[in-house]
Amino acid sequence: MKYNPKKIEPKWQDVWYETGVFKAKNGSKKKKFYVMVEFPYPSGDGLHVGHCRSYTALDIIARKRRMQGYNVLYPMGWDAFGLPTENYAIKKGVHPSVITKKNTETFRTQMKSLGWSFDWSREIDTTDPKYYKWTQWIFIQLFKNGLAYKAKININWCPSCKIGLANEEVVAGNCERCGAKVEKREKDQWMIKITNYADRLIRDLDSVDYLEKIKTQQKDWIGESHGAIVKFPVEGVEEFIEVFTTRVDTIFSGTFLILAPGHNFIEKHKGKIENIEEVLKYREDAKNVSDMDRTNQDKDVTGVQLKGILVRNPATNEEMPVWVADFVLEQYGSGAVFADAHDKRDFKMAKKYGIALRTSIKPDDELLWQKVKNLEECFEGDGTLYNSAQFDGLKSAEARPMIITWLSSKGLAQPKVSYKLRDWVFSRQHYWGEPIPMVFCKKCASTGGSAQAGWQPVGEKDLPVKLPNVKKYQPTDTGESPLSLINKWVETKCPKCGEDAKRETDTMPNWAGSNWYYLRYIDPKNSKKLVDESLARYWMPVDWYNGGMEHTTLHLLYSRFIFKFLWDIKAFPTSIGSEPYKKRTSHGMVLGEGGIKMSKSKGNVINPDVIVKQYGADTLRLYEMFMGPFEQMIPWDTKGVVGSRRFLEKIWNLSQKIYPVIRPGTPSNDGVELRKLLHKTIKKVGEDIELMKFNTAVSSMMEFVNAYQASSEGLDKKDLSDFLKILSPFAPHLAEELWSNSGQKELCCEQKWPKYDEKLIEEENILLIVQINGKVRDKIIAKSGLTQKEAEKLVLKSEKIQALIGKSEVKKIVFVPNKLINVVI
RNA sequence: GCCCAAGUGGUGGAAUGGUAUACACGAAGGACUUAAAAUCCUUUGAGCGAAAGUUCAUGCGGGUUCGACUCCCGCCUUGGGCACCA
Repeated sequence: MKYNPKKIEPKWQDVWYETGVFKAKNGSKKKKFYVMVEFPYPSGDGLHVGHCRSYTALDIIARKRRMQGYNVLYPMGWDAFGLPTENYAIKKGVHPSVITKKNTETFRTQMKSLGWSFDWSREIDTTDPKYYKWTQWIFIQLFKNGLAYKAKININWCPSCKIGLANEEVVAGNCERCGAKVEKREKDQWMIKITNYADRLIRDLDSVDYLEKIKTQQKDWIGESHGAIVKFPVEGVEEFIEVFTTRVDTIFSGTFLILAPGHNFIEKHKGKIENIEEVLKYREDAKNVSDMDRTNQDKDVTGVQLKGILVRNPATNEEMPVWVADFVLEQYGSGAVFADAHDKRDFKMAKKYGIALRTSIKPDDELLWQKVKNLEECFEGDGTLYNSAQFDGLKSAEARPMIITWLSSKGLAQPKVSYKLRDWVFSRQHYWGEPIPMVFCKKCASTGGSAQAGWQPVGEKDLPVKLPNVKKYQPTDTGESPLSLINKWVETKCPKCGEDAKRETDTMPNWAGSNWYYLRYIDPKNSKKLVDESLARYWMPVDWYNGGMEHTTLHLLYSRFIFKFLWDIKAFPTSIGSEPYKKRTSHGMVLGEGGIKMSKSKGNVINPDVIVKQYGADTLRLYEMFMGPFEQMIPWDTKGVVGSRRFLEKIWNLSQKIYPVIRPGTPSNDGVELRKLLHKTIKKVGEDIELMKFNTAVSSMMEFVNAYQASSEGLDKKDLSDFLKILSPFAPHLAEELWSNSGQKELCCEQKWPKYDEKLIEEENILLIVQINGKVRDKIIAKSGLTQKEAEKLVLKSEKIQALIGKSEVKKIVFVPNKLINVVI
């Protein structure tokens, strides 16, 4: 019989999914293991070969853990709210939920055809009202705890998509989705105070097992810096301008002050600024320049002086002029900086506009200092203070805390930690998202007094606030959500006072649903609670979470934040800790042939269905594991796929070559060697899976099969079944078929992971490498464990080596046990 | 500009201080076949050599070491991230 994956693969998939072997069991006495992959956005394009890579990798881990006796939860679901579906709906006039249903069906069928061991009974869908009820519930908790607030702010506005974008969604000043140039626009937006958690989001990284580069990226994104707020008194007014600085050691060289164009000092003191028209014009121009362009180093520095305004340097008590410049950002620090010769932008600006400059830091390099002193070059590093009164002679690092203490004793400074991270814009003016469950009541607003007054959360018993049906899905021209056009839905009663009120018509961003989905898999059908306490206690945290590097600063950070918030409000037992993921790894992208990104426009997209149809799911799984290191980007190579298929066929054909009984008597040398190799392979495959070195795990199995093929003997039944067990996470269908063919009644995927025999792995003989001056000159077979003396004897006896040494003097002999001997002459 | 990865045959890659090029693809030759496909066998980093051998080669230049793809210093290139964060 020929290997025919088309026949055997669907057969075993039916067996697995019908018998429910992959179902995670609640209330089990076994140790749990929760493995998770990022759930996909079910796009109309179907499954990508990139999904296949990471889903197979974690499937291998899930399958291995089951075989190791764990109660494994490996779930799957759909992150189905989002713009592509909405855009398709706009174009074709089909309801997004219809498209979503169709797409998820395609995805599910494709996924089942790959034999991934997901527990399909726990499937979730973020667009299901039963699911988003709880996404809305979380929003209400954020609101009640003061972490959700409405604010009129300058937001990033995409004129093409007609939505506000989070800072994180703006790529190089353009909209992440459509590429249009992002503008600034003032809008009332729901904001989430993720910044309250900045410190914990950094600190708690120490307690989790994430790849180092993931930790680094998150830390950089949050961008913690330690410094001080320094107060600059304004002449003629009882007021200060506050400046955040990390370089308080340079305070004595501060000769002018720069404000961000949007700094509220300007608005407040309009009357005092002599050239206010010019300043306001500058502010208007700055509004439509992206932060990235504003802070671009190659760009020419621009600025305008606030004529009529002077401040005093709190250290030197000298007068300083005040300027505005767009490279100073409103949102960072206090939106103001003091300027001196120790910052390149300040330096450039002072030279351009003829503002006085002074230096106060001496670099160690004498030559450089000459230039710095003469204001020919800007020095930004740490050095030794001069021109700094009582602090002269101190190093920058020791001076900083002393200067802060000195200034704060005068009430002019205080230490401060600042973050790059900004609050999260949570409103979207779109249809296909979770409605924000808030109601605005005029009556409550008039009596409330506070800025948030009038906003009332929908009562929890009235959740979910379901998306109403609309005829048109596109956002309105005014930028409001299409929901705003449905008067019947918008008009409601205030949950607090019962008067006429209006619903919030904005929806949530697509990360809202993925913030907490790991909790829902645990208890997907609970209509009373977010998650059952005892189930959460058993299953959380996620033991191993894999996803793309591109989600490190978005989804991964947001979901850690939301979990910490839920922990704080005790939405689940706090004993499970405040980090949702114990371990986080990431996969490399699968590129198109030739190393370019796969895309429809380039026509280089590989459809996994085609590969499954032509070669089989096991071949696709195996190939994607074999193609290269898991965390590395890798180009697809269709020609390479046949290698994996050939390997599986070899196994199929060789499985006929079994000894029906345990080898009688002493097996031949050949047989012993083969068994030794098998045990080495068991060891290697097991270890490589843990390290995600799937490529070398596959190649070691290939080596074993090659040796098996070359051997004159067969394997006995025990050895064959051990091999099938280690193969089964990679090629589960083939393993299952051969397992059953060999007369086994149970399923291969339910077997115990095999143990290797230490004794069989120990070598009796080793290959001793003989070097002279570090160059390989000979290889001798020797007894394992031989001593240096024995080795020396052996080597010096060798004619070949003797000839090479000749009359030279042996200076030294380096010996590495069981490996190498190096004669230095 | 800053930060982080990576650079090895024709190609994907292996080796993390000790035999550089495992495994796989591709290519060439052969066996089987009327023929082709499939399969199997052999060869396959480059140079010199009839062979035994031997020299060179892991982006480039130095260094440490008995010994370096691996560690250190300086550069180049590619990919990713960030945007002068005061």
